[in-house]
Amino acid sequence: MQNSEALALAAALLAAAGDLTQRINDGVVARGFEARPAWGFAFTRLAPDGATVTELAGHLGVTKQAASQLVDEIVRKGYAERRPHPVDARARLVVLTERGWACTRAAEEAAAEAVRSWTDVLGESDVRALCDRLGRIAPHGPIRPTW
Amino acid sequence: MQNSEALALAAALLAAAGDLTQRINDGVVARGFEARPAWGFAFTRLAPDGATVTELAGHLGVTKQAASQLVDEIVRKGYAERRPHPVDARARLVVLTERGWACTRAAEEAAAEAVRSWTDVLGESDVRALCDRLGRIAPHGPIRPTW
DNA sequence: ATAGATGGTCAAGCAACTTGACTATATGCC
DNA sequence: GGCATATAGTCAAGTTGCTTGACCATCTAT
Repeated sequence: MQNSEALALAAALLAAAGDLTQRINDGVVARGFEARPAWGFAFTRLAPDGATVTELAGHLGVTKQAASQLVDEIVRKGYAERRPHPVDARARLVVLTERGWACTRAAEEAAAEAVRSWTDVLGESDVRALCDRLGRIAPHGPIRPTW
Repeated sequence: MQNSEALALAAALLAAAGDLTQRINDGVVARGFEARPAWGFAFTRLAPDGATVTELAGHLGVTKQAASQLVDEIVRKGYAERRPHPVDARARLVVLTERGWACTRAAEEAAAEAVRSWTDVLGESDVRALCDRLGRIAPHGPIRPTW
């Protein structure tokens, strides 16, 4: 593969990622929620059993101050709440509210809708193959902002 | 495909895109250039024959003021220069300098290096397939920031 | 010739991050 | 138990990369 092709691949990947982000966000807004794309990653981390601000910061790859500000915002808007941590009095467990869960489901629906438009172009099996391969090359560390 | 799978696909796509961006940027820096990821998209647009600030703004999906600031920066750092536009005295044509071309080549090398690590995992043919499919679903409009 | 559109810049404002400083609680060691 | 150090979280201030608004110079159409 030539170098210029690799850069074209990178451009295509970023374009697809940006487009998908936009579509999911639009879909979430259309369902009556307000959300910034970064929230999706936060919600994903909070979803199972909640998380502390520091854990969230690690997951998002930002400082704990930035994570704390993000939590302030989603709490203020009713998507999550801070609870005392069961075993560590310093920490506070941030958990999704029912509204937070509803927003998460809306994001899943919006994502499914966007992916469906890919299925129309590529076919079901190719999308599955794409999914599988992306899963194998995607890193597992903290999320990094794409640009 | 279930909704939650679609969201996982989105996450994988964004993670891969973020990781690739980071690697390319690191590679460019390691080759002695300083560059922000957004520059890559700007350089791509400037490369063939130069572009005006307004064209660049359209390509990047930002205001012309933002594009102008970006041009200020890459000019100040020696990657491009502003020339009088050949047919429109209002406009100024922004073109890459030799250093700008060298940086572009460095980005291509870094991208190729990053993609090579994918080849190790997926194999050459799967990477080609990935490339092909991404090319078909990537939109052709202005680049959108991924988050 | 003139009215409106377009290319570009200057200035101010804003949002999302950062670094630095601090308090409260936990942990390890004697 | 008592103390040194590490960790969770917050407050405050600074930085950055964008935005909106205002403006001038030049082009284009009538």
